[in-house]
Amino acid sequence: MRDTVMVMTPAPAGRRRGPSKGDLREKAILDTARELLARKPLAEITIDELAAGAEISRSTFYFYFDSKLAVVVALLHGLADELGRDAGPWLDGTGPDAPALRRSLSALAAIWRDQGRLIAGALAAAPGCPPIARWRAGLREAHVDRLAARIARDRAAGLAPDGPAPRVLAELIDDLRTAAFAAATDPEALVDDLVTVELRMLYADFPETALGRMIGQAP
Amino acid sequence: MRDTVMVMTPAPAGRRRGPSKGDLREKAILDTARELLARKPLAEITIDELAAGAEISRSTFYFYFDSKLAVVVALLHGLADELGRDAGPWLDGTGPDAPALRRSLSALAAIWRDQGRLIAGALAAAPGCPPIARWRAGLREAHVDRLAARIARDRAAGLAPDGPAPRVLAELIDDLRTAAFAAATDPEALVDDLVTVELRMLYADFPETALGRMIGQAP
DNA sequence: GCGCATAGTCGACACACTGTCGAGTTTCTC
DNA sequence: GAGAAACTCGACAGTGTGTCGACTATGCGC
Repeated sequence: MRDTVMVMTPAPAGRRRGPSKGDLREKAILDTARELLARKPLAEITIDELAAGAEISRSTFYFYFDSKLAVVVALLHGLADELGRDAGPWLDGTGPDAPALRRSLSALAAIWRDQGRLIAGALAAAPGCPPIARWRAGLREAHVDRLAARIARDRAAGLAPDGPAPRVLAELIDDLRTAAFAAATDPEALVDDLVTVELRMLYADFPETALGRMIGQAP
Repeated sequence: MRDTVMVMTPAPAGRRRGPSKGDLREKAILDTARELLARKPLAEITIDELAAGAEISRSTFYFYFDSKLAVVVALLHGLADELGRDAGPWLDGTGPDAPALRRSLSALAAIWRDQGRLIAGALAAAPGCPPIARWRAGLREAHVDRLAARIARDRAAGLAPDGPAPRVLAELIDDLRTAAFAAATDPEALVDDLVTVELRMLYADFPETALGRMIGQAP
């Protein structure tokens, strides 16, 4: 695969050199992939199509990328930042701050709306494609870490009730988001309900005693 | 594909006829599939292996099944009943009946423990394989329908607070279960936490007023 | 201008897996 | 034991993948 790392071009002092023919081709492949992903799932996209879209032969495709999944990985790289953005205020905050959570989820929903196929395709390919699995794991861990820390903080401050270990609860919330957005036709329509549900999961005041009494009952 | 429907054999009055050679072969293929799925994901299993496991040639495989996915569908059929079993008392019950919910989730977790690869493979193949998609949709809908009805019932009886539309909430819970079990290494270790979380999602006593006050605050 | 390295391009090939066909063999049934 | 149905297989065609070696284009030092 062609080096994706942008090697510092010698920069001949004077004129700025435009992108090389190869850079253009690479971009064309990426654009084609994005465009195709908007229309059909990753599994149905073939290297032939990618090559055709970039107006090169199939074998030339391999000059730029190792495989179809390598293209996905490249596409994914640009997405990692986006996915984390706007989550800061919520994750670094304290207590049931619904507006912050809502903003965080809205941003996430917008990304799912625009790039759902890409993400879904990536998730489906993850088992069996280590780079994608790593990408997913890294993203998930980053979110879970911060959310778990937030939960621990809230509990220590008496703002949130006890319950599942912070990490486990954070994982459940992360899973819920992914599954819900992946299944939704209109991710953005889900935001408000997701806010409610996540707040319940985190802050539900479900008295131990009452719960204990209820558990005692037979159905 | 060989007729899977058990045609009533003419039953020659006298002796009971044992399974035909073909029945045995079919079972051998199914068994091989189950066995391979315990070791690696569906995508890595090839028809050659399935055929070899059943000690037939690859082309003979096609006498029994249309494709690898057809085998999965057959395997899935046996699973549908299991997946619904033990959920009755919870789904038909009323109020935060934790023990019933726990039993329902325990049974589900056991299935995921034993057949996780099969289910995960099926879910991954669902987009792009209508029969599997239908299977999944049917199962999901059955669960969502009953759970949504339960939610509506509880709300009408004043046992559960308002919140997302019953159907949406039910979908979120279904999504959460699937995602959580799919991601877990040990599904059964998750049961207790899932009970807590689902009860919170359904019955969280998160006072409107208190929530309202909190929403008012800036982070 | 020439020579040469590097970038870019492609057709042809080898391979893996899928699914079909027709011809063969076995097994039931009358 | 004849004929139908069940079963089996090798050979083939199709599709998608990835590699190779030869060929052309481009930039650069001289």
